[in-house]
Amino acid sequence: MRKGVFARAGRPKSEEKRDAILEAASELFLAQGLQGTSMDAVALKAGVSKQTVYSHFANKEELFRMVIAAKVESYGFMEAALPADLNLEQALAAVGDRFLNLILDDEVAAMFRVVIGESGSYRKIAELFYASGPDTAITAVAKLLSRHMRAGRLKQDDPRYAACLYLNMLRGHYHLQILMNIQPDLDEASRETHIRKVVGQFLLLYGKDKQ
Amino acid sequence: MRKGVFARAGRPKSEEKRDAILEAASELFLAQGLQGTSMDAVALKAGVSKQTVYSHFANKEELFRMVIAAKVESYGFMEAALPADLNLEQALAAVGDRFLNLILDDEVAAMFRVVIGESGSYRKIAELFYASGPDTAITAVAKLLSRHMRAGRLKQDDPRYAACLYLNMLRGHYHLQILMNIQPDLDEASRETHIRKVVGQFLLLYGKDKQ
DNA sequence: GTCTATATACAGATAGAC
DNA sequence: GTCTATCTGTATATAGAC
Repeated sequence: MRKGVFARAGRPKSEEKRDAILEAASELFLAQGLQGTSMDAVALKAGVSKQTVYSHFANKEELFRMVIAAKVESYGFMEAALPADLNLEQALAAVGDRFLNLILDDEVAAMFRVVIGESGSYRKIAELFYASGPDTAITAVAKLLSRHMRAGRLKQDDPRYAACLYLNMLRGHYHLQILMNIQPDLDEASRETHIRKVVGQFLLLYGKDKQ
Repeated sequence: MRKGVFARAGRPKSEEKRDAILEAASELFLAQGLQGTSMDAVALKAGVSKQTVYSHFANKEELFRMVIAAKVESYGFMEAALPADLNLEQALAAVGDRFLNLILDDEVAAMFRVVIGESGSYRKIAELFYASGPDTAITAVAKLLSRHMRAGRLKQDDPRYAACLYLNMLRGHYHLQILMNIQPDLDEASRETHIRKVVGQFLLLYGKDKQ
């Protein structure tokens, strides 16, 4: 009320330190998990005292929640529009490329690992992650497919079902591998082959002008 | 050397207590994770003293490893032979049914969660799990497909690639949901519909006598 | 608002009696 | 072989000085 435009939820504390704490916590949580990371370690890495951490975040769980929320927001990959001049096949390939880039990224994989690992104890956080992450990807692809269905280039079907199918075909066993911290056996060359093949198979199932 | 046939790896301790410890540890690890479970809790639940736990297992990590190894062995689902009188389509449906039963089982899902969650720190255990679990499933399905390829009922292709494809189509987003402790939106009816649909789609991609 | 110092609890692992 | 009792480290969270 008094501090005006710069007041933020009644917390006029150092924004810099807050960011440093979030940054440090991100790295540690992603690398060592929630329970494997101590608040001491966060404070040390952030270059502040532990009490400062607690003055910005009520407890470890809230800090964890904030880290997850901030990270998942930064992964809004499917929100970036595709180039307008792509045909269906090219659009599918572009989506596939983005999708694989995302789920095979080391940091994103670490994120999945932590969220899955803690989902037994922190169901709400997992729900938030699923809704903001995987589910929005499905929605985005479904929207793309839906447009092409209406244009008559794809068979009519539940767009979300088709989107899930397409993304799962792309995922292959590579996603499970990286979730388990196993280097996926997918080099650059076979990656492109894989995408091309999946696009072809998907069009075989849903395409209309392919025979 | 002296104790004769009943001597087991030089450990003539109470087999009952050992089993009780493994059983208790299984439940606790699966429910609360490795780091979320204390050796005190294991001892308490097993009805023995903590020292007894340590006399059977060198440390927490070894206990964890034993639990994982014992559990994953008990999930050898694809080893059970299919009825011999099934045609290709029926065999695929049967495999699909088993596979979904397995990966959507609560205990198996908890297992995946723990292994994935700890895979950052215990890479070896995750590798063991992947090799004994998911990978054997792929191998089993690949063998089935390979047989039908040789018999000319399926198009020739890398059997493992095709097996992965089939299993991933089955998995849908349901597996990720249950990994994140989200109740999969898949009731009994839509489950069967899903399997039928996937079988149909797979045969459309790989079948030879379909049009 | 941020620090140092500390309260309190509990973890993994061990010692020693029986 | 199994127990009770304990050592030692470290965790979350807080108190109080500046």
